[in-house]
Amino acid sequence: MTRASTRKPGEAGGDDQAAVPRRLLEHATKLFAKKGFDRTSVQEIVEAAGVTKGAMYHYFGSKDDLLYEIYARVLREQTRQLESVASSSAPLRERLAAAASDVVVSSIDNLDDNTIFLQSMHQLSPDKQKAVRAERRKYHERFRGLVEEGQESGEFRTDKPADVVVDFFFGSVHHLGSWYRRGGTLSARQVGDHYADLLLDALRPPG
Amino acid sequence: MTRASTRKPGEAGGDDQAAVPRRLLEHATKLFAKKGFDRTSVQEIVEAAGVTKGAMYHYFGSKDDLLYEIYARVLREQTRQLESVASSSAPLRERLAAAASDVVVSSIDNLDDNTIFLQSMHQLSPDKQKAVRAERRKYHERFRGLVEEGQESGEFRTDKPADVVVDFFFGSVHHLGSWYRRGGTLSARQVGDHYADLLLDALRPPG
Amino acid sequence: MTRASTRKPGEAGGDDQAAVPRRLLEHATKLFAKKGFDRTSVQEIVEAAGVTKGAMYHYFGSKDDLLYEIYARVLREQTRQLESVASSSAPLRERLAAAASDVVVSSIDNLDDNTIFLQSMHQLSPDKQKAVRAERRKYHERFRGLVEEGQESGEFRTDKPADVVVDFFFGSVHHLGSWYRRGGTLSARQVGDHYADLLLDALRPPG
Amino acid sequence: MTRASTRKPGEAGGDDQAAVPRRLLEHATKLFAKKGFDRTSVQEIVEAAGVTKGAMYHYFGSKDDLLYEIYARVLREQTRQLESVASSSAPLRERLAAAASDVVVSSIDNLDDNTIFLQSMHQLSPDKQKAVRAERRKYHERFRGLVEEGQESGEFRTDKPADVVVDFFFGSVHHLGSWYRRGGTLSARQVGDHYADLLLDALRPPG
DNA sequence: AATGAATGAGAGTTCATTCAT
DNA sequence: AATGAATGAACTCTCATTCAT
Repeated sequence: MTRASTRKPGEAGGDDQAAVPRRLLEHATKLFAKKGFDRTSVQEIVEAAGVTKGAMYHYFGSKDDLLYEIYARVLREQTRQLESVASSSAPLRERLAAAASDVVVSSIDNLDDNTIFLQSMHQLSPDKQKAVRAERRKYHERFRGLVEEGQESGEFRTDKPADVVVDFFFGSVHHLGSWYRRGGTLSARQVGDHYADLLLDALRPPG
Repeated sequence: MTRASTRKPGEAGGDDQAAVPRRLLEHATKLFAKKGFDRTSVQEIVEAAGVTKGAMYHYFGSKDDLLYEIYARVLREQTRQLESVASSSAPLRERLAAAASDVVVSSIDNLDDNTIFLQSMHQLSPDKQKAVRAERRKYHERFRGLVEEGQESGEFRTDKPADVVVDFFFGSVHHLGSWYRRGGTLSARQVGDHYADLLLDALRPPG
Repeated sequence: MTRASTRKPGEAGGDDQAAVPRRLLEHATKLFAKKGFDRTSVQEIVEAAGVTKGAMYHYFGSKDDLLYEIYARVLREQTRQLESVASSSAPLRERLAAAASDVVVSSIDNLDDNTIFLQSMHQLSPDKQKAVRAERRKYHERFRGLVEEGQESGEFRTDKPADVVVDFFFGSVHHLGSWYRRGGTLSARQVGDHYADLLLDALRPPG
Repeated sequence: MTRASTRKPGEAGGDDQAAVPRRLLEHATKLFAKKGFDRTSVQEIVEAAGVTKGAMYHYFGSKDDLLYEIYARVLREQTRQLESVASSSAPLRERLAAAASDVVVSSIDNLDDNTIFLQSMHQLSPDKQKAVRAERRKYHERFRGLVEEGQESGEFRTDKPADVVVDFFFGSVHHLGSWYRRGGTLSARQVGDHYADLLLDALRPPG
């Protein structure tokens, strides 16, 4: 549906020489995060990116496509990261802590994407929403697998359903954008470690 | 065409005899939750409520106002509830557990309002956003007060800043709408108790 | 069509006790002059006058009526004034000079009415426009009579049609509102005398 | 539905092939003059011009802009004309007479623009009003310069402030639209010459 | 005499998208 | 690969007026 990937732009260029599709995605991300998807016009996006509407419609089938691409990119990256951490040979608690902390750090590093995720998903067309949800479910399931692993081994409490715990945790993660401010007292990693601790300690078998 | 005027406003009836402003708020809430604020037209709202546009603008200054009223109503109710629980004479842990469980239950009971809160606040006018944020901050502070009380008494861990814990928890609460489905295996109260347990156990002093 | 005159309010009262119709006309005049007829809503008028819409529609059949009443009042007064000056026993030149100077002074005294006249007449309904035009034509004709009297007696030049001269002069008068500012260097009477001089001197037989 | 795109824009044709912006201005001018700015809807304008609303907003930022463009065009032309006459080498009285007569003729030739000027300027946005006023002031000042030149040389009376004389005269000019009818007994040039005579004779030193 | 809720038509403007070039 | 004129539908909001009370 999108023709964005028919031409790999290479890594060349500072900013205005960057490939047009990439520039469009970048500026669209910023604008969607700042004003919301519906409040951002295609005109604003192409102006910010320094191209014309025609160019945009050459690369993307619709405004929707732009949003979808942003989602897809984030999901791909987070899934990749989780997979790499979860399948390492470290002890379970360390793997879960790393996964939790990492997703916090990457969410903070890409606060814009995070904000968009939160606010704009329901503005996608139903088809695309379904695709995104499916991808996200896979991510959640992988994460939940770690929790269940610990429950089976007896390291984690078993009186809380694993999926409740996972939803509990990802709610917190998705909301980082509504309170975390860069330049505050806490670094992304510090927040990540706090969140990981809270998760792991909440999972300790009850006293 | 509208049956609004056949009854004295202010006095509730079944549905279509209910006061016009109330009917408007009801239907606006449903629609905003389902389609998002921007995707819901005033036309749709007034049609659903069975009144004319003019009537709506007679009671509400703008579409924005409708959203704002929805927020204000929810905030008022939640603040009232928290205040009542937090100031009881029960032991701290019980008060915090009740507050946490209650906010989950009430969020589930009003999933629509919750969803709107999450998705549409940034679409309010700056003034109104400020007002809402101020009210919400007060709510958070009251809740945080409970956490700090426990940290001072030694019941709760002190290695996690109270506001991080509060944001952690309310992220989870705000996200209920994205996964909780009525008629599933868990009742609202069960989720509330799980969440309260997770919070309280995460607050136990570390091993 | 208007019911304004069915009850004579008497001269009693400062402002808020003044009769409702009079208060409405006063504030309508100010607002029409400031913002134009179309840009002034009935709501604004009644708010300024401190009454409700229902009250306004009780006294005036429509917004149009309000404007018409303003016109009628001005026209009546100006016609009265001209008649009184024109029919005096003074020499013709003095009578014309007085008429010219007086209409300038009264136009300046009621700059608002003047402005409205200029800008809003074409916004009246056709019927009322016709009525106003007829009244104004009568006024012009009386004034033109003075010019013709002088032309017949040989005091004034005859190479300029009297009606061209009259239109020439009243154009100037109607435009006072676009440049005259109270508190400037010239009093209303000074401007009136300048205008009268210019008119009379323009009428001198050519050298 | 529209035939606008069958021709290259910018190149004039008969009427419906003329460039879209020009067609819009033409029809807007007629309608504004006939019904007033506020009483003319964008819908009417685009229908008269045979284009769609979207097309209009492609070329003009707002309805206001349309009005502003009409003003700007008139002002530009009148300023150009005045400049050309005023700076010729003819004797002062001839230059002033020509300027006065010309502005009358051009006002009659463009009675619509003139009417609009008179009635609708105060409906422009404040910014644009300021721009128009500034331009008009320049025009008036140039004209006043001619009067002052004659006062200094002793050709004209000095007992009347030059700006009062100029405002007196332009009031008359702006009002042409309220009485002049094409096809009447007087040609535009005849009126122009009458007005110029009246102005110049009014300026003769008093007897 | 006066209220104010309600109407309903229409206002100006925005915008994603298309298409000839 | 890219332009930008043009579309057409939808949008929020305003307003003079009516009418039951």
